[in-house]
Amino acid sequence: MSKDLKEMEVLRQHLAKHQLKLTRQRELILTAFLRQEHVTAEVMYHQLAKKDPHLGLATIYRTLNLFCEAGMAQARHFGSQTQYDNISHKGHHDHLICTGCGTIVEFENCEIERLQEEVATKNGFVIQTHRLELYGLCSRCRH
Amino acid sequence: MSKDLKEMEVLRQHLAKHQLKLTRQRELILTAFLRQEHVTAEVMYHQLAKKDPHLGLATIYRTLNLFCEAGMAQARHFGSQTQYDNISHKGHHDHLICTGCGTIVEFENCEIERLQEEVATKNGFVIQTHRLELYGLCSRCRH
DNA sequence: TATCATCTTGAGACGGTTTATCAATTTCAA
DNA sequence: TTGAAATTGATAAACCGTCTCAAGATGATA
Ligand SMILES: [Mn+2]
Ligand SMILES: [Mn+2]
Ligand SMILES: [Zn+2]
Ligand SMILES: [Zn+2]
Repeated sequence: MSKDLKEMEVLRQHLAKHQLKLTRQRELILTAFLRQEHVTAEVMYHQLAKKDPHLGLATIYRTLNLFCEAGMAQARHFGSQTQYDNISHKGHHDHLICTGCGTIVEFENCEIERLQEEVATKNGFVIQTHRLELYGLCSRCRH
Repeated sequence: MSKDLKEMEVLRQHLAKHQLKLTRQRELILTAFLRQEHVTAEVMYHQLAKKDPHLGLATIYRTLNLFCEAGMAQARHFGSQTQYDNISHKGHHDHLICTGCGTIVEFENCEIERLQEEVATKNGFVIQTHRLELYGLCSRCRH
Protein backbone atom coordinates (compact mmCIF):
# COMPACT_ATOMS: atom_id res chain seq x y z
CA MET A 1 0.00 0.00 0.00
CA SER A 2 2.82 2.39 0.82
CA LYS A 3 4.33 1.30 -2.47
CA ASP A 4 1.18 2.44 -4.23
CA LEU A 5 1.59 5.79 -2.56
CA LYS A 6 5.16 6.01 -3.70
CA GLU A 7 4.18 5.27 -7.28
CA MET A 8 1.34 7.75 -7.11
CA GLU A 9 3.96 10.30 -6.18
CA VAL A 10 6.07 9.32 -9.19
CA LEU A 11 3.03 9.90 -11.37
CA ARG A 12 2.31 13.22 -9.70
CA GLN A 13 5.87 14.37 -10.33
CA HIS A 14 5.69 13.37 -13.98
CA LEU A 15 2.37 15.13 -14.46
CA ALA A 16 3.66 18.30 -12.81
CA LYS A 17 6.75 18.33 -14.96
CA HIS A 18 4.70 18.07 -18.15
CA GLN A 19 1.73 20.28 -17.30
CA LEU A 20 -0.59 17.33 -17.18
CA LYS A 21 -3.44 16.81 -14.76
CA LEU A 22 -4.23 14.20 -12.19
CA THR A 23 -7.63 12.78 -12.97
CA ARG A 24 -9.90 10.30 -11.29
CA GLN A 25 -9.32 7.95 -14.24
CA ARG A 26 -5.55 8.12 -13.97
CA GLU A 27 -5.66 7.31 -10.28
CA LEU A 28 -8.04 4.45 -10.86
CA ILE A 29 -5.97 2.97 -13.67
CA LEU A 30 -2.70 3.33 -11.75
CA THR A 31 -4.08 1.56 -8.71
CA ALA A 32 -5.25 -1.35 -10.81
CA PHE A 33 -2.07 -1.42 -12.87
CA LEU A 34 0.16 -1.72 -9.81
CA ARG A 35 -1.61 -4.94 -8.81
CA GLN A 36 -0.28 -6.91 -11.77
CA GLU A 37 2.94 -7.80 -13.53
CA HIS A 38 1.82 -7.76 -17.14
CA VAL A 39 -1.49 -6.63 -18.52
CA THR A 40 -3.10 -5.65 -21.80
CA ALA A 41 -5.27 -2.57 -22.27
CA GLU A 42 -8.19 -4.77 -23.16
CA VAL A 43 -7.87 -6.81 -19.97
CA MET A 44 -7.75 -3.68 -17.84
CA TYR A 45 -10.75 -2.38 -19.70
CA HIS A 46 -12.80 -5.35 -18.57
CA GLN A 47 -11.36 -5.38 -15.08
CA LEU A 48 -12.20 -1.72 -14.55
CA ALA A 49 -15.62 -1.84 -16.15
CA LYS A 50 -16.88 -2.98 -12.75
CA LYS A 51 -15.52 0.09 -10.99
CA ASP A 52 -16.40 2.58 -13.72
CA PRO A 53 -18.59 1.32 -16.57
CA HIS A 54 -17.99 4.51 -18.55
CA LEU A 55 -14.21 4.34 -18.57
CA GLY A 56 -13.18 4.30 -22.23
CA LEU A 57 -10.71 1.95 -23.85
CA ALA A 58 -8.90 4.89 -25.43
CA THR A 59 -8.33 6.37 -22.00
CA ILE A 60 -6.74 3.15 -20.85
CA TYR A 61 -4.40 3.07 -23.82
CA ARG A 62 -3.54 6.73 -23.29
CA THR A 63 -2.91 6.21 -19.61
CA LEU A 64 -0.80 3.09 -19.99
CA ASN A 65 1.31 4.93 -22.53
CA LEU A 66 1.61 7.76 -20.04
CA PHE A 67 2.90 5.29 -17.45
CA CYS A 68 5.51 4.20 -19.97
CA GLU A 69 6.66 7.78 -20.36
CA ALA A 70 6.78 8.15 -16.61
CA GLY A 71 9.01 5.07 -16.41
CA MET A 72 6.55 2.93 -14.51
CA ALA A 73 5.55 0.69 -17.37
CA GLN A 74 7.13 -0.77 -20.45
CA ALA A 75 5.26 -1.86 -23.56
CA ARG A 76 6.12 -5.34 -24.78
CA HIS A 77 4.91 -7.28 -27.76
CA PHE A 78 4.80 -10.92 -26.79
CA GLY A 79 1.70 -11.89 -28.69
CA SER A 80 -0.78 -10.03 -30.83
CA GLN A 81 -1.64 -7.50 -28.12
CA THR A 82 0.72 -5.11 -26.39
CA GLN A 83 1.54 -6.19 -22.86
CA TYR A 84 2.20 -3.38 -20.42
CA ASP A 85 4.88 -4.55 -18.04
CA ASN A 86 4.85 -3.13 -14.53
CA ILE A 87 8.44 -2.07 -13.90
CA SER A 88 7.65 0.41 -11.17
CA HIS A 89 9.23 -1.38 -8.26
CA LYS A 90 11.68 -3.57 -10.04
CA GLY A 91 14.27 -2.57 -12.52
CA HIS A 92 14.86 -3.80 -16.00
CA HIS A 93 14.32 -7.47 -16.63
CA ASP A 94 13.79 -9.94 -19.45
CA HIS A 95 11.36 -12.80 -19.97
CA LEU A 96 10.96 -16.51 -20.42
CA ILE A 97 7.68 -17.32 -22.14
CA CYS A 98 6.09 -20.76 -22.23
CA THR A 99 4.70 -21.47 -25.69
CA GLY A 100 2.49 -24.13 -24.14
CA CYS A 101 0.59 -22.33 -21.40
CA GLY A 102 1.62 -18.73 -21.86
CA THR A 103 3.30 -18.45 -18.48
CA ILE A 104 5.74 -15.57 -18.29
CA VAL A 105 8.74 -15.77 -15.98
CA GLU A 106 10.85 -12.69 -15.35
CA PHE A 107 14.60 -12.88 -14.99
CA GLU A 108 17.69 -10.76 -14.78
CA ASN A 109 21.18 -11.73 -15.80
CA CYS A 110 23.98 -9.22 -15.41
CA GLU A 111 26.40 -11.36 -17.32
CA ILE A 112 24.17 -11.34 -20.39
CA GLU A 113 23.73 -7.60 -20.09
CA ARG A 114 27.47 -7.15 -19.88
CA LEU A 115 28.02 -9.22 -23.02
CA GLN A 116 25.37 -7.21 -24.82
CA GLU A 117 27.32 -4.04 -24.08
CA GLU A 118 30.43 -5.74 -25.37
CA VAL A 119 28.72 -6.67 -28.64
CA ALA A 120 27.38 -3.15 -29.04
CA THR A 121 30.75 -1.51 -28.41
CA LYS A 122 32.43 -3.85 -30.85
CA ASN A 123 30.00 -2.62 -33.50
CA GLY A 124 30.24 1.05 -32.62
CA PHE A 125 26.80 1.21 -31.03
CA VAL A 126 25.67 2.71 -27.76
CA ILE A 127 22.68 0.76 -26.45
CA GLN A 128 19.53 2.59 -25.42
CA THR A 129 17.27 -0.36 -24.76
CA HIS A 130 17.16 -4.03 -25.55
CA ARG A 131 14.72 -6.86 -25.69
CA LEU A 132 15.46 -10.45 -24.82
CA GLU A 133 12.75 -13.06 -24.88
CA LEU A 134 13.28 -16.78 -24.50
CA TYR A 135 10.44 -18.92 -25.84
CA GLY A 136 10.14 -22.54 -24.81
CA LEU A 137 8.26 -25.07 -22.73
CA CYS A 138 7.99 -24.90 -18.98
CA SER A 139 8.48 -28.10 -16.97
CA ARG A 140 4.76 -28.62 -16.54
CA CYS A 141 4.08 -28.32 -20.27
CA ARG A 142 6.79 -30.83 -21.14
CA HIS A 143 4.97 -33.62 -19.29
CA MET B 1 24.42 -16.99 -58.69
CA SER B 2 25.16 -20.62 -57.84
CA LYS B 3 23.85 -19.81 -54.40
CA ASP B 4 20.59 -18.66 -55.95
CA LEU B 5 20.39 -21.98 -57.73
CA LYS B 6 20.98 -23.83 -54.50
CA GLU B 7 18.18 -21.92 -52.78
CA MET B 8 15.89 -22.44 -55.74
CA GLU B 9 16.50 -26.14 -55.22
CA VAL B 10 15.61 -25.83 -51.53
CA LEU B 11 12.36 -24.21 -52.56
CA ARG B 12 11.69 -26.88 -55.15
CA GLN B 13 12.21 -29.60 -52.56
CA HIS B 14 9.86 -27.91 -50.12
CA LEU B 15 7.19 -27.44 -52.78
CA ALA B 16 7.46 -31.07 -53.86
CA LYS B 17 7.16 -32.31 -50.31
CA HIS B 18 3.99 -30.31 -49.74
CA GLN B 19 2.25 -30.70 -53.10
CA LEU B 20 2.77 -27.07 -53.95
CA LYS B 21 3.61 -25.62 -57.33
CA LEU B 22 6.50 -23.63 -58.66
CA THR B 23 5.10 -20.48 -60.19
CA ARG B 24 6.59 -17.58 -62.07
CA GLN B 25 5.76 -15.36 -59.08
CA ARG B 26 7.54 -17.58 -56.59
CA GLU B 27 10.67 -17.65 -58.69
CA LEU B 28 10.58 -13.90 -59.16
CA ILE B 29 10.09 -13.22 -55.46
CA LEU B 30 12.78 -15.67 -54.39
CA THR B 31 15.34 -14.14 -56.71
CA ALA B 32 14.65 -10.68 -55.35
CA PHE B 33 14.53 -11.91 -51.76
CA LEU B 34 17.97 -13.51 -51.95
CA ARG B 35 19.49 -10.17 -52.85
CA GLN B 36 18.77 -8.63 -49.45
CA GLU B 37 19.27 -9.26 -45.75
CA HIS B 38 16.01 -7.91 -44.37
CA VAL B 39 12.97 -6.76 -46.26
CA THR B 40 9.32 -6.01 -45.68
CA ALA B 41 6.52 -7.25 -47.91
CA GLU B 42 5.64 -3.67 -48.76
CA VAL B 43 9.19 -2.87 -49.87
CA MET B 44 9.33 -5.94 -52.08
CA TYR B 45 5.98 -4.99 -53.50
CA HIS B 46 7.39 -1.70 -54.74
CA GLN B 47 10.68 -3.20 -55.86
CA LEU B 48 8.94 -5.84 -57.93
CA ALA B 49 6.29 -3.56 -59.37
CA LYS B 50 8.87 -2.68 -62.03
CA LYS B 51 9.30 -6.28 -63.10
CA ASP B 52 5.65 -7.26 -62.80
CA PRO B 53 3.12 -4.46 -62.22
CA HIS B 54 0.36 -6.96 -61.58
CA LEU B 55 2.08 -8.85 -58.76
CA GLY B 56 -0.22 -8.59 -55.77
CA LEU B 57 0.77 -7.68 -52.24
CA ALA B 58 -1.05 -10.72 -50.89
CA THR B 59 1.07 -12.95 -53.08
CA ILE B 60 4.21 -11.42 -51.64
CA TYR B 61 3.02 -12.00 -48.08
CA ARG B 62 2.02 -15.55 -48.93
CA THR B 63 5.33 -16.25 -50.61
CA LEU B 64 7.50 -14.76 -47.87
CA ASN B 65 5.60 -16.84 -45.34
CA LEU B 66 6.23 -19.84 -47.56
CA PHE B 67 9.96 -19.08 -47.46
CA CYS B 68 9.70 -19.07 -43.67
CA GLU B 69 8.17 -22.52 -43.73
CA ALA B 70 10.89 -23.69 -46.08
CA GLY B 71 13.51 -22.42 -43.62
CA MET B 72 14.93 -19.75 -45.88
CA ALA B 73 13.40 -16.76 -44.13
CA GLN B 74 12.47 -15.74 -40.63
CA ALA B 75 9.80 -13.20 -39.75
CA ARG B 76 10.93 -10.56 -37.28
CA HIS B 77 9.07 -7.68 -35.72
CA PHE B 78 11.52 -4.84 -35.24
CA GLY B 79 9.19 -1.98 -35.95
CA SER B 80 5.59 -1.78 -36.97
CA GLN B 81 6.03 -3.94 -40.06
CA THR B 82 7.24 -7.52 -40.25
CA GLN B 83 10.79 -7.82 -41.50
CA TYR B 84 11.60 -10.99 -43.41
CA ASP B 85 15.14 -11.97 -42.57
CA ASN B 86 17.10 -13.86 -45.18
CA ILE B 87 18.62 -16.77 -43.29
CA SER B 88 19.18 -18.98 -46.31
CA HIS B 89 22.96 -18.98 -46.25
CA LYS B 90 23.69 -18.08 -42.67
CA GLY B 91 22.58 -19.61 -39.41
CA HIS B 92 20.84 -18.10 -36.45
CA HIS B 93 21.81 -14.58 -35.48
CA ASP B 94 20.59 -11.59 -33.50
CA HIS B 95 20.44 -7.88 -34.26
CA LEU B 96 21.65 -4.44 -33.35
CA ILE B 97 19.24 -1.77 -34.57
CA CYS B 98 20.03 1.93 -34.84
CA THR B 99 17.13 4.02 -33.61
CA GLY B 100 18.53 6.95 -35.54
CA CYS B 101 18.91 5.70 -39.09
CA GLY B 102 17.36 2.25 -38.94
CA THR B 103 20.57 0.42 -39.80
CA ILE B 104 20.49 -3.22 -38.78
CA VAL B 105 23.68 -5.06 -37.89
CA GLU B 106 23.66 -8.81 -37.47
CA PHE B 107 25.69 -10.56 -34.81
CA GLU B 108 26.23 -13.89 -33.14
CA ASN B 109 27.50 -14.47 -29.64
CA CYS B 110 27.85 -18.02 -28.39
CA GLU B 111 28.50 -16.91 -24.87
CA ILE B 112 25.17 -15.09 -24.69
CA GLU B 113 23.43 -18.11 -26.14
CA ARG B 114 25.05 -20.33 -23.54
CA LEU B 115 23.91 -18.05 -20.72
CA GLN B 116 20.40 -18.07 -22.12
CA GLU B 117 20.35 -21.84 -21.86
CA GLU B 118 21.57 -21.54 -18.31
CA VAL B 119 18.78 -19.13 -17.39
CA ALA B 120 16.20 -21.38 -19.01
CA THR B 121 17.43 -24.49 -17.24
CA LYS B 122 17.47 -22.71 -13.92
CA ASN B 123 13.78 -21.94 -14.44
CA GLY B 124 12.81 -25.38 -15.67
CA PHE B 125 12.37 -24.29 -19.27
CA VAL B 126 13.62 -25.84 -22.48
CA ILE B 127 14.17 -23.12 -25.07
CA GLN B 128 12.65 -23.45 -28.52
CA THR B 129 13.51 -20.04 -29.92
CA HIS B 130 14.61 -16.68 -28.68
CA ARG B 131 14.74 -13.09 -29.72
CA LEU B 132 17.47 -10.66 -28.80
CA GLU B 133 17.46 -7.15 -30.15
CA LEU B 134 19.73 -4.33 -29.05
CA TYR B 135 18.45 -0.85 -29.84
CA GLY B 136 20.76 2.12 -29.78
CA LEU B 137 22.68 4.64 -31.83
CA CYS B 138 25.33 3.75 -34.35
CA SER B 139 28.55 5.75 -34.38
CA ARG B 140 27.44 7.86 -37.32
CA CYS B 141 24.16 8.83 -35.65
CA ARG B 142 25.90 9.87 -32.45
CA HIS B 143 27.74 12.66 -34.28
C1' DT C 1 0.82 -33.47 -76.02
C1' DA C 2 -3.89 -32.99 -74.09
C1' DT C 3 -6.53 -33.40 -70.04
C1' DC C 4 -8.05 -31.74 -65.77
C1' DA C 5 -7.82 -31.95 -60.65
C1' DT C 6 -5.46 -29.09 -57.82
C1' DC C 7 -3.02 -25.20 -56.58
C1' DT C 8 -2.18 -20.19 -57.10
C1' DT C 9 -3.12 -15.63 -58.09
C1' DG C 10 -4.88 -10.73 -57.76
C1' DA C 11 -8.20 -7.54 -56.16
C1' DG C 12 -10.39 -6.11 -52.65
C1' DA C 13 -13.05 -7.10 -48.42
C1' DC C 14 -12.27 -7.99 -43.80
C1' DG C 15 -10.58 -8.24 -38.79
C1' DG C 16 -8.00 -7.00 -34.76
C1' DT C 17 -5.40 -3.56 -32.49
C1' DT C 18 -4.15 1.02 -31.61
C1' DT C 19 -4.44 5.99 -32.52
C1' DA C 20 -6.84 10.33 -34.02
C1' DT C 21 -10.77 13.37 -33.77
C1' DC C 22 -13.67 16.42 -31.36
C1' DA C 23 -17.38 18.21 -28.52
C1' DA C 24 -18.33 18.03 -23.73
C1' DT C 25 -16.32 17.85 -19.25
C1' DT C 26 -12.85 18.30 -15.65
C1' DT C 27 -8.81 20.13 -13.55
C1' DC C 28 -6.15 23.53 -11.17
C1' DA C 29 -3.49 27.94 -11.04
C1' DA C 30 -4.59 32.46 -10.32
C1' DT D 1 -14.76 31.40 -8.33
C1' DT D 2 -13.09 31.75 -12.91
C1' DG D 3 -11.36 30.29 -17.22
C1' DA D 4 -7.49 28.59 -20.02
C1' DA D 5 -5.81 24.29 -20.82
C1' DA D 6 -5.93 19.43 -20.41
C1' DT D 7 -8.79 15.21 -20.48
C1' DT D 8 -12.36 12.23 -21.49
C1' DG D 9 -15.51 8.94 -24.04
C1' DA D 10 -17.51 7.60 -28.27
C1' DT D 11 -16.37 6.39 -32.41
C1' DA D 12 -14.05 7.03 -36.83
C1' DA D 13 -9.93 6.06 -38.99
C1' DA D 14 -5.41 4.04 -39.79
C1' DC D 15 -2.66 0.27 -40.13
C1' DC D 16 -1.06 -4.30 -41.23
C1' DG D 17 -1.73 -8.60 -42.49
C1' DT D 18 -5.01 -12.39 -43.76
C1' DC D 19 -9.11 -14.20 -46.02
C1' DT D 20 -12.25 -14.85 -49.94
C1' DC D 21 -13.23 -16.30 -54.38
C1' DA D 22 -13.51 -16.29 -59.33
C1' DA D 23 -10.19 -16.65 -62.95
C1' DG D 24 -5.94 -18.53 -64.37
C1' DA D 25 -1.67 -21.53 -64.10
C1' DT D 26 0.62 -25.81 -63.05
C1' DG D 27 2.01 -30.46 -63.57
C1' DA D 28 0.90 -35.53 -62.91
C1' DT D 29 -1.08 -38.64 -65.78
C1' DA D 30 -2.49 -41.03 -69.81
MN1 LIG E 1 8.05 -8.30 -16.87
MN1 LIG F 1 19.18 -10.79 -39.83
ZN1 LIG G 1 3.90 -23.93 -19.79
ZN1 LIG H 1 22.37 5.09 -37.16
